[in-house]
Amino acid sequence: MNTVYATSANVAERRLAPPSLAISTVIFALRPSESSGRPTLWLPLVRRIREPFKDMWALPGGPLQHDESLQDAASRNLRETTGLVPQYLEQLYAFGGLHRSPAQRVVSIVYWALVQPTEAALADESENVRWFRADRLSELAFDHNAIVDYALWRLRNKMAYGSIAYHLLGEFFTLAQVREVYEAVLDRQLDPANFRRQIKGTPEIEETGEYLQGGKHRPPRLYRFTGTPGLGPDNRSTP
Amino acid sequence: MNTVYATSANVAERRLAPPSLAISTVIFALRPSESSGRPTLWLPLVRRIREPFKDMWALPGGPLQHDESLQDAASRNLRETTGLVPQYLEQLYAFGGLHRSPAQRVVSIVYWALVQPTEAALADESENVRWFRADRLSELAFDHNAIVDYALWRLRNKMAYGSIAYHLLGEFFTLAQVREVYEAVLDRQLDPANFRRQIKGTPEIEETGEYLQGGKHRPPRLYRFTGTPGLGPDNRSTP
DNA sequence: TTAGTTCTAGTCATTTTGACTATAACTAAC
DNA sequence: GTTAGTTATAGTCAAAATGACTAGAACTAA
Repeated sequence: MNTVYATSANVAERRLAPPSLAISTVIFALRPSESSGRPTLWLPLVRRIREPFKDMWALPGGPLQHDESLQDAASRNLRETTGLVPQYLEQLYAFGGLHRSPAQRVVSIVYWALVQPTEAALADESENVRWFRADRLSELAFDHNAIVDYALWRLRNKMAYGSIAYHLLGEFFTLAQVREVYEAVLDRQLDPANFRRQIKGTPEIEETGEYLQGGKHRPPRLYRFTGTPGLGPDNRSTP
Repeated sequence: MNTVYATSANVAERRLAPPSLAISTVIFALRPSESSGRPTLWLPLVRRIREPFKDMWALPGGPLQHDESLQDAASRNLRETTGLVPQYLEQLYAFGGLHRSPAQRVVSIVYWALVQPTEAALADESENVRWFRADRLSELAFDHNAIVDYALWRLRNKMAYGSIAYHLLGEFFTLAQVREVYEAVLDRQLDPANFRRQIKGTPEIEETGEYLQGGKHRPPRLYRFTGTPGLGPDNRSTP
């Protein structure tokens, strides 16, 4: 009964049906560039196994189930397709143009996630799930190129302001690693000394007694991020 | 056929039906405070004429029609309920909690608009449409208090950064008027001299040869805003 | 032991910010 | 018509933030 639109309706009926609601997610993680080895932004895409856009790459997503919140739907879908459970997940935008999908009208509420490198390394990769460099995508299904571009724009904005870079890193990190994240996302070099002064000015960054060993030079001190994601009306700060 | 969920279905059927999609809008405009006379933020609300939340005040909104984009739906609904055609309209957030509406599950994509005082003065006001001070709202229908709070938070954020204040003013304005907007939204006093220095540093503010006459003191110069709204993936900058 | 590398602290000139002063230009009261 | 009152506007000055740069510390590799 409630699946009539999805299965048996013809095109004319679908045109009059209420728009269907889908949830998609843009997932960012850092991976070393193949060429330079420096960290760059990557994201997982899934290959479409049916029309429309069969065999093209697309953002992970699916329909909203009736017993889950938008955030939960994004989280679940993310886990099912990539195995990831990101600590940072935020609503990006609702895309509802008329011709996003050829036959039926689809409104997509898109979330974006940041995952740590250790998590990203564990992510499932298969014939139909693969990671791509965020700045070198080929043509994706639907309007997903535009969505990724918008997510990148938002990421850069947030980066210039708030303390979001740490969600792309593990629990402990060096100040040089933080700087590399900024450099990867903002795509420009930053002065190490001045950057360090900035970061050390923010109270959410805590010095640990540990040092990162194993480098070919002086071992840098490890730091820890003590702030909260805290944003949007869904993720209330949980004290 | 496609109205089965809206009209004839019983509660059990609605629980399993796909969530319905609605568009709502938070509309901000400046009006003089009744007490101090200084400009403060107001917004129009509509009285609900049916259950749920019958007779309570709510944000203007309605269902999404199948032949209009999200932005168009917000714009149309806004015009129909209040007669307003705002020049600034942006997506705020998609609210999709499970129990926002008692019977049926509703996902609301909420927009927010800024209108100029001249427009706001022309807005329809009636038994079922009335303006309220944004910071002194009583209990609204659904989760609309939380939505307004979030819109206020976003407005303050944007204000601290970008050039959004001008959309609450007319085409010509004095620097003192701009400062009053900032003071109203941020809720704190600003030094007139320093504020003027800041504003004059932004290239989007253009001096006109005109002066505002009729005050009880030295007539201030009038300025004009030459920037674009330009934000979000829907409103592409139109060169 | 030395060269090479990054980490880290610090200097210094420039720019930005916040608090404040002073003058200009108008109206209203006298 | 003079003066008091008010806001507009320009400017000063110290404090804070920023950008470019120097130099020593602490490690590895040769």
